[in-house]
Amino acid sequence: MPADDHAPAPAPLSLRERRRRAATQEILDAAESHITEHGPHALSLRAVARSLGMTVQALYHYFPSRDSLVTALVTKAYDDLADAVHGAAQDAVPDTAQAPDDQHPLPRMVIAAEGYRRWAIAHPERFQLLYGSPLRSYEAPVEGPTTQAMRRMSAIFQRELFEGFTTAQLTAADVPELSPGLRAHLENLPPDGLGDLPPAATALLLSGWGHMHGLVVLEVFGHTSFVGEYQAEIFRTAMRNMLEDLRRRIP
Amino acid sequence: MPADDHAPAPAPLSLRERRRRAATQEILDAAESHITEHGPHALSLRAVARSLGMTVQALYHYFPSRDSLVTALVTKAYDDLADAVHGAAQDAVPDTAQAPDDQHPLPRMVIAAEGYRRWAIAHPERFQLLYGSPLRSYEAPVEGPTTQAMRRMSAIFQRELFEGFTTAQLTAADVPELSPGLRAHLENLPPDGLGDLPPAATALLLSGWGHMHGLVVLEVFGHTSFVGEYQAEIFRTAMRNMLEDLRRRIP
DNA sequence: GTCTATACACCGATAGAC
DNA sequence: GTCTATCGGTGTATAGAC
Repeated sequence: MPADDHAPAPAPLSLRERRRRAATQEILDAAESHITEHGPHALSLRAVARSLGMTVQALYHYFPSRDSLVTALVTKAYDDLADAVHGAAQDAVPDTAQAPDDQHPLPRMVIAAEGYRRWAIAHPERFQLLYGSPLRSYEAPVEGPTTQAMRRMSAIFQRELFEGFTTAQLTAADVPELSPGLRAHLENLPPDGLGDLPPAATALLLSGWGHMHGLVVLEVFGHTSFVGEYQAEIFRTAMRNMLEDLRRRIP
Repeated sequence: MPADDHAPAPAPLSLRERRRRAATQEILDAAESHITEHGPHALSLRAVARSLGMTVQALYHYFPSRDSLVTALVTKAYDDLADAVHGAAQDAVPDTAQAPDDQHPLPRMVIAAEGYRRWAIAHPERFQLLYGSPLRSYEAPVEGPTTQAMRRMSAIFQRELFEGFTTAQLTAADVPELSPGLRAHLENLPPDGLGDLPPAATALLLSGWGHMHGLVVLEVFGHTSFVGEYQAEIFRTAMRNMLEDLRRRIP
């Protein structure tokens, strides 16, 4: 399920370096545990050090500041979330291979969305780290992991949402007239992300992403607790409808 | 635009009491300013006291704890947000009185949603206070202001979304079969809120709410900054489509 | 690379004088 | 009702010994 290793490590590492990596990993794990137990806003170098039986100063040897630790955690959380979504979509039966007697097959898009929701619910604090209030006095690096992860995620949903449609179809999507300025802006986005999508499709993708994210955010942050045990069903129904409505807008 | 005063104050207040109210109000204002300047997570009694030229202990005379202050602020923020949405919908031209030559009239529902978005953007920190990560070591009172405010907000959107439809129509809304359990659960919700809506309509309302909220949350928290200056247009388009799709599901 | 010690901030909350 | 003083805790970060 995990994507290709991000560190191919072609040259063998020295013993020193290996030790350093191991220690760094241990710190990251401890920090992650601390977040899942006390929330992202309670994260501090001291707390992590305590839980490792070290002193703070040792940590400064691996992370020059609190912010650098946070950035590493944010990056990993984005990756894990994307892996979860990717894995969910991957494991699903291809839409084209559904049993013909299956009256209500689950589109892969819905399954991917459920992967998103499931990860958020399984790791609410790390989800908070990504999409909750920004951490006090933490400034995310510009063009940093956030942007990159966003691109990866949008690539996944883009595939699931628009699979089977031609560019011509997407271009002709029935979206209320977008202003020329917006059309131009969307067309000039970096081509590795949303830039190679027709503006109408990008607008639909953003709308769908917001829809999915909004339902998950409301649930994870407890604003729809009155739905009780039926959150999953509400979510699935909404995502089904969303996909149906969206596809109806593509000729 | 503001709703009726919440404190009708039929009996005249004693001088003592008036002074106390004034001081309390001053503290609340200062706390609000502090939040808008430094974010909800930086809120502390000490900081508020400083900005008022008082010492902390004076504040304890008006608010027994930090949590009580936070609760007051949360309540007020919910009220202000609901006022903004209510006001936006109120000021709008009724849907039935649109000029017939207006090819693209803005439904009141969309205008209300834009009120939601506008408030969130104008007060991002207070919006964070409501919908961002929960404050460290703050536990919202059960059945407290959150629940009540939610009810008020849902009442507004409920009206705008389903205005003009009969209960029979709403009952027959084209939503994939909801499970009997979910239907029963939704029907048994407190009748002053969503309980008097047919289950299918409640499901649609939740979906629409999530949609609107998700787009706003992504924008306010900076996850869609690549859209640049066109956020408003994207939002309006999405909300238009959402309403259109939703209405299409009601016979 | 890890430690002790330290500087310098912050916080919520309480006791008791006035 | 407001003050000073204080307790006991949190945090980031640095200096210097080993």
